[in-house]
Amino acid sequence: MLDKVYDPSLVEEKLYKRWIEKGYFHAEVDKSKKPFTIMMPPPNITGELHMGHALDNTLQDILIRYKRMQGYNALWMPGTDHASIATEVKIVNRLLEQGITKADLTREEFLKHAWQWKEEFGGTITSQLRKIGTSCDWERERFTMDEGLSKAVNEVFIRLYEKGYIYKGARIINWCPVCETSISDAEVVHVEQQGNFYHLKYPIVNSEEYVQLATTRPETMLGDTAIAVNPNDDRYKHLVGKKVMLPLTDREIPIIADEYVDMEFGTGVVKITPSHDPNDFEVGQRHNLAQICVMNDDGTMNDLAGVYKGLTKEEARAKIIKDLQSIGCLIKIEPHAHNVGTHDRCNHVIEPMIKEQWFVRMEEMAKPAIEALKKQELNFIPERFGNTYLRWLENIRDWCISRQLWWGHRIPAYYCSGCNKVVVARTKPTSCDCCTDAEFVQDEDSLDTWFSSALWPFSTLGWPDNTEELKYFYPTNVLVTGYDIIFFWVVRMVFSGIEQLGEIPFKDVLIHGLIRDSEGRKMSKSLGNGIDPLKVINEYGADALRLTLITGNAPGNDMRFYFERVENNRNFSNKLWNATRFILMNCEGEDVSLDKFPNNLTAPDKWILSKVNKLALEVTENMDKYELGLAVQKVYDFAWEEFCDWYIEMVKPRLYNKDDNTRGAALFTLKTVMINILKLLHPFIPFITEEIFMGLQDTEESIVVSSWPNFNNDWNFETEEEEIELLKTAIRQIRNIRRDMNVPPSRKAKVFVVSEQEQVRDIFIRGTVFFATLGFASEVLVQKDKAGIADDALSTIIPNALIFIPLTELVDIAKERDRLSKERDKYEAEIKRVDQKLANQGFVAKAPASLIETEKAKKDKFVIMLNEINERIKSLGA
RNA sequence: GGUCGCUUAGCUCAGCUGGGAGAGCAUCUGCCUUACAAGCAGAGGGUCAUAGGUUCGAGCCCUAUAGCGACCACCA
Repeated sequence: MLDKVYDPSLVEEKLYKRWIEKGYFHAEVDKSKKPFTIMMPPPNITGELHMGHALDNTLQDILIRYKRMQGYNALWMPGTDHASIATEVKIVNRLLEQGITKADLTREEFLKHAWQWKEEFGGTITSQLRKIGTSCDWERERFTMDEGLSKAVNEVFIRLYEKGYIYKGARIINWCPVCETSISDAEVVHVEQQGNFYHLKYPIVNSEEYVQLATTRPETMLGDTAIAVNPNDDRYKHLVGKKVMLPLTDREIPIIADEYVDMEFGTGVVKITPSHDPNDFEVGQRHNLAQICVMNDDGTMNDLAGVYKGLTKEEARAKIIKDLQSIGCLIKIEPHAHNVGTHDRCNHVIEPMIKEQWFVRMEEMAKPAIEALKKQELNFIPERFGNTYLRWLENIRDWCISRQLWWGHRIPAYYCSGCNKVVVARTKPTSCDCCTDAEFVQDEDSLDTWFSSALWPFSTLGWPDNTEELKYFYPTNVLVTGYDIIFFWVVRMVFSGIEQLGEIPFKDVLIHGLIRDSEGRKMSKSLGNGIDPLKVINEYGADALRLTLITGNAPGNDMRFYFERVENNRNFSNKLWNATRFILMNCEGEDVSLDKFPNNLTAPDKWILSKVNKLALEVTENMDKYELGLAVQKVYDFAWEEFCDWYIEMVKPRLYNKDDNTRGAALFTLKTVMINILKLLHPFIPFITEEIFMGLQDTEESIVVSSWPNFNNDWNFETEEEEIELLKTAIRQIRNIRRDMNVPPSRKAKVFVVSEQEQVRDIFIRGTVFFATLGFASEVLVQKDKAGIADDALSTIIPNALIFIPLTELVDIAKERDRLSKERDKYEAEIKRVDQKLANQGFVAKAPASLIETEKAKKDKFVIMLNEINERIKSLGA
């Protein structure tokens, strides 16, 4: 006998272990089956499972389990990402705790520590992923720095280089002075900061005049190599070509004219610092300006900063302002809120710097990626994220891929020690064309971590080798990820897939939002408001967590996390558990064969079978449109309301009567419907469904590999559906009357059903038994007229029938009249509404015929019902 | 500055191609009915942000406005 309460902690681990042992999640190339493939976004090896992972992987698990049940050869490829910068920072910190600085180590020594770190912590996140039930193929788990994947990285680098798409050049890039590496534009996060506007004046050479300008970063003035005005600005036309003396220095710099300057903004004069500002860099390019870098890599001032050398940028700023003031070049300081670029990993302010870096030329590769979306070979769900994708690609800039880090894929470029020639090659060249005795030295930089993840959909399948896996599983079917990494990852996978394999890596991209706390705030470490999914699983079970994450929220929108909802979803598992207990209790000692379709099914059996059949159809449609939340909501409602609250209650009398010859049919139906419910729910809540499934039947070895319910033409029972719905209405009405009149449940009463239609009477005769348990009836009398029914019996009207409950001693005539009046008002309002509709010429002329028919039928029904009600009211007297 | 989203019951949110407004929680009432009190039976509560428009018909489509939010850009 099962316990009264379902305890997920007793079954989840056991079931997951069994699934793995059975190899259900492993996929091999099998040309007799259609593949369905999902690539898991590889979590960082530094990661701990958070709600974002939980959501992302639950969605994927739902899709892959669904397709597996539909008979696809389902591959869900898992793995982890080396996350170069995030990991390197962690390793450096750990070394510091041991008193070792990175500078103390050689690259090789450092990497030894790094791999050791990976061995220790790299498996944390993947073991946590198992806890939520992820049915991915762990036998195929990959890591972005595996040998094969590294080979793919080198291959792509070399191909792009040979095609001229990768180049090295001195450009202005985003420099993180704390991490001491370049980062890409995508890694810069702009945050608003309260700063100052420093209004300065620069004296014009050989003149008494000054120009006024403003800056937010006065320390960069030491690197100014021009000042600029707009060529159309009449105020300054006469100055163009002249020079100003750069204060605090002995340098004269030119006044130039450039369209970049906005005449309306400030004084219309801009200082140009090509080395420390991206816009100024471009102006500098156009005007051949010198580039003077005044900062070291760690953000302190360098030799070219003169007396400010060695100061931090904040110290330098303070001193420069003071010095400018003392020579009369500071006009005023104005508070000014502006956006500052920060590094998304360490949150420190980034410095634009000119550095030799490797770049990927994006213009050509962006084109087919744009086309793929426009031709709908690539689809975003929800669609609106396609715009985000497009806009990014249409404004794409070259991608800075080199990082001054050690942990990652080292750039396969080698320099000749003799002539400094660059060779990009698969292996280190042994000799140089022109230099004898020269050695080749590999580039010190490593690659942006996203360079390797961009190849994930095919590098994991063995590319660049033309493996069977690659041919079979690529392109994959759907990618699931959050909207926050469309730029980082989705875009880059698409153009990489097209460039290297000529085919997009996936057809659909399912985008989800963020999980926020109950107050709508982002979950973050600094706020300490993060909710640990593992704790939720421990307390409520993985199924409850999964259900919470995918319901009550529109695709692509953020959602708030409420424990009330988790609790409710846990209760749902318990509901299924207890329904199963009920079924098993009644099956004891019975041989209930699910293969044999009984020939003595009753109306409720056919009704519920018909309903579950239609449910399967609808749910499948929702699943195919990625409407996962809607899909599971439907099954949830069906299981709880129709199956548990109605069907199970209806079959009880038959089950409790061992002599009932339809008892077997009831048990068959109970089991059959329950199994279908379980199958429809399995992708969403895999654990409880498997646990129950295994207890309910012994023909299939696991629900994981059972078949998804299809629509079954033999289970279409329209007549019985109508019949049961009528009975339900009657029972509900009886309950309502009793409640309105405060009749205690213990007080049973006779129920009269009056209908002139024989067909309707038959329905109620067949349904008599339900009124005893569900409608508190002591006796049910179905008759053609009102003979023998007390005038003051409580009454209600349902389509084609009247229901009377003679409870004379409890009846308060005034109250009853009042209650009936309310019913009357309701029908009158309904009739009025339909009349208005039908009186509308436009409606009658243009609405679909079927709709008009239903409206007319409704009206006829209401009119009859209204008459009956009026008659009742009249019979109660004035 | 640009793009996009949101505004529906007290709270948090669903509402799939336009055809009589839903859920969970909360509130109230009555039930320990032999599957389940993590339960059962019921009730109250909404001019679907505002103003126009299209349509026979709008929560849903179009336009404008307001408030909130996200992302992109970054005029020094």
